[in-house]
Amino acid sequence: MPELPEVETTMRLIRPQLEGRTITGADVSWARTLGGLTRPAFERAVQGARIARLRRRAKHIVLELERDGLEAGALLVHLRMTGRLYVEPAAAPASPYVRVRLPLDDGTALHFLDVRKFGRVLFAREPESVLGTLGPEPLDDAFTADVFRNALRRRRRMLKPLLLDQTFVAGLGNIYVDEALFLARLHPLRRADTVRKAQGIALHSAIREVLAAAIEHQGSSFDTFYRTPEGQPGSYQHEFRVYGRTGKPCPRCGAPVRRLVVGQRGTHVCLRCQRPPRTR
DNA sequence: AGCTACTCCTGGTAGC
DNA sequence: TGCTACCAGGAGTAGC
Repeated sequence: MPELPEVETTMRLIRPQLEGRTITGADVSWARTLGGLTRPAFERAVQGARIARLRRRAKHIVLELERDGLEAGALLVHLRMTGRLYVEPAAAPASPYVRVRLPLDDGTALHFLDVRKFGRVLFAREPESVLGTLGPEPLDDAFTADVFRNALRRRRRMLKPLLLDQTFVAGLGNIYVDEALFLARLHPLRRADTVRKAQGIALHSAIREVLAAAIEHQGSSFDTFYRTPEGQPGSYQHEFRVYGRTGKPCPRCGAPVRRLVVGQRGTHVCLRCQRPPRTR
């Protein structure tokens, strides 16, 4: 499932194809992708707009739009589970799973493809109205170990659902939370406010390490799902230590990796390396 | 505040 | 072979 590294990879690869292009229309085959805006309203919002800049915020790809050199809102693309975003020649036959297609002024078209229809392509006049509630970017310089430890100390939630909460820290999903908790030797059910200083520091660096390494590998691909926009799979799935490795040996101690369900999410742990908390 | 349950979706797979 | 039942899960929401 696309998380920060997959979204970052996608954004980097399509950015050169999109910056400076003008959107010439909008074909929408699944209206709910637009998140409430009607097809005509969406088309009016994007047609004729110039894509001035691409950036990533959390798991959103942000396309900043301009008209006559003035800000004109933004497209916020969220890939959720199975979304993909890529540019192809406009004449190329589109897959039936393409939910939104935006023809561009150079004969190409931006495609948003999404088998399960969870993904969104939102137009926002003011992008901060959507992005403003998100927590810190884990790879930013401002996200220091001290900042993170102070935030942990003020929360009583279990680490797994807390780290998945995009308002606490932005960009982590099920895979990288499991990997980061394993690296830091912390159990997913551990309460945030019981994490000791050294463990908080370890978790902070584990999060950054896992995300940075995954970006270097262009993300993770499996289940025929996520591909880079060029159709190439990422390779970080070969580096997984616990995620999806139920029953296989822990790379650190050899004990079998166990699968739990925490907050309705499949969760992978080594119970020897990640000591369960006393209380539930 | 923070928990659980439910919703949205569909391809893949297990079981028969 | 062909059917059914169930699973994966990010994020939003409701209810307690």
